[in-house]
Amino acid sequence: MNSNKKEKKNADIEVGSTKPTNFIKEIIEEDIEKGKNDGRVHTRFPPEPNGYLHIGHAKSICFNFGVAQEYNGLCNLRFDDTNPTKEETEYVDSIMADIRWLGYDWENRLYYASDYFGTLYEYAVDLIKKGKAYVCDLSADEIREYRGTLTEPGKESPYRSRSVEENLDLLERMKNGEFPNGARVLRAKIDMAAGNLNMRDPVMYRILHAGHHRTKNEWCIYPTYDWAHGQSDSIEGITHSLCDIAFEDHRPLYDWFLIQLGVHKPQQIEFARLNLTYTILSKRFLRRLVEERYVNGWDDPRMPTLSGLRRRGYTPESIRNFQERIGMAKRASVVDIALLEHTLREDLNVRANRVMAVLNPLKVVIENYPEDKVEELNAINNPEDESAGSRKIPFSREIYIEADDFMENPPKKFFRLSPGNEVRLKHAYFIKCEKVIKDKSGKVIELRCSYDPATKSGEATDGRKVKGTLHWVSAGHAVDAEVRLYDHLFTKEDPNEVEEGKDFTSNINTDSLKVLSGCKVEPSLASAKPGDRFQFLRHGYFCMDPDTKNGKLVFNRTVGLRDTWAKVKGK
RNA sequence: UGGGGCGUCGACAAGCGGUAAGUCACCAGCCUUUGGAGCUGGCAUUCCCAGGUUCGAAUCCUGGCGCCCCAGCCA
Repeated sequence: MNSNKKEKKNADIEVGSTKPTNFIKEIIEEDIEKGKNDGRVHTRFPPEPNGYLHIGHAKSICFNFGVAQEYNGLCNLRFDDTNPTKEETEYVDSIMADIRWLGYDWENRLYYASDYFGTLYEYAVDLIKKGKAYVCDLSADEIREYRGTLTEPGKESPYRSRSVEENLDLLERMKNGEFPNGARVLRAKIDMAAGNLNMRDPVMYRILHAGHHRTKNEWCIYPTYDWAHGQSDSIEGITHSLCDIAFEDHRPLYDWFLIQLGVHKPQQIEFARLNLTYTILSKRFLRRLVEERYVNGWDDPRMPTLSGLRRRGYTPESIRNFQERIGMAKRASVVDIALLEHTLREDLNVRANRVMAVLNPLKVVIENYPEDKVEELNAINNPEDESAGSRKIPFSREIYIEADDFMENPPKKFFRLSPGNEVRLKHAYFIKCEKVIKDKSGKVIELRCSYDPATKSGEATDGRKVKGTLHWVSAGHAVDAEVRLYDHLFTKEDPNEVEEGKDFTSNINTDSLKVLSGCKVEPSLASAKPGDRFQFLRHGYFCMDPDTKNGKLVFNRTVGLRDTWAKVKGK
């Protein structure tokens, strides 16, 4: 019936069709083949140091650095620091740390657009001399009016025909600080009737009497991004300028500048930015989450920032893998966050050591186990990785199990502990529930069980099988811990889908953080370090939080295990 | 009503004239000392729509339709 399809699949695998491909790599490969740029590939990641990097930026970072690696090229890190009123050194530092954490290295190629302020000024003088730029005295409001609208052409500025000499003089005096903020700007002289608004005499320089994080008070005119960006790429010899689709409309302008200047012209190629379900990725909105205290800072484990994901326990490998799998295209799309969580589990599954932690403890007394006896049982650290070895865990008469693992009146498919039922304790023995102890309100507070000494290490000598396996912790040896359970920050796939008059904050999930205290974890965890990742058996992956101090253990749930039981139960 | 871009499974995404890859999600089963992992199978007779070209079209042509972006001295 479908054998056709199957054969075809196998054939594809043999042929090696696995090489990931996308339209940008195709272009690059063609360029290499044609010998364009002498076959060089040189990209760059150009962040503005005005905020923290998030998973959307990671798409660009992974692609720019990744493509350079793949084609034996180079990738620069360049800070686009053209607006001193918004940029700070703090952000420069966090951005560099995040890129390194992701696993990329710009070696000695760290640049700043501000490195080029001098060259840019010379370029501007050149354009004025060529009659391609002029100083305009219109106010910001007037410039907007003169720009026209989407459907109507703009009008030319009355200052558009100033002489080259006057423009040169005025620009120099702008640079020398003779005019107040906003008094004049330098504009490109292109076409006020252009359908593309970016070509309607865009502003190149504005007067800003503001200190810059690097050039301090050297300048009081600053280039706009549009004027700085393309030339910065050109100066660095970038061959392929890969950027957000938002700049597609700007490409004709960048090309125009470069052609007028007669300098190296990188090829700009745009790709769609990343969107994720249940997530917001706009710097402005993320800032609001922090400033209005919906979260506890930029590195709150619920934030999609790289610092938040890191604290949550994400691995750089899982993020890189995710970026690889979502592909690279131009169409606007929203990736299911389940894919990100999948690449995370996939990575953590092979590298996280298994450990036992009881989040919601229920005491169990094993009545036929000797009072003072303690056994050191052997436990495999990671069934997916033999080299991870094993450890000893203490077992004794009194233990804690997960409250959810016991039901007095279980439904049909429940194969955990219930009165009269036998289950296996992971790495230990079979136990059977003999008696249920409740408090006056009827709540189960303790179980009395019996164990079968012949089932040590978890297997019965008589061959009888048991359906359930529970994790546990020895009551007398367990260590207390606080566990933080996270859920999506928003209740809607699209956080921006809101009623009239409301904004994304109305979709914030008020249960996105649950703090559990009094959790009981196995003693080996006492020596863990912040950042260490584990699989809490049957629960999920957890990461020790830096809030851990003075013996108070704090763990973040990075992501839960797939929970088939929850699905069965839900039906 | 100007300019730019995009439309292939629930979500991503290959495909580049030869008869719809893969991944996630989902469903079913096997296996299991994690109801984890793993394994097996299922999941687009159809590619926004309509015409046309062709022996043959998701791929080429024509005309529609839909969606996204642009009117910062932000980036």
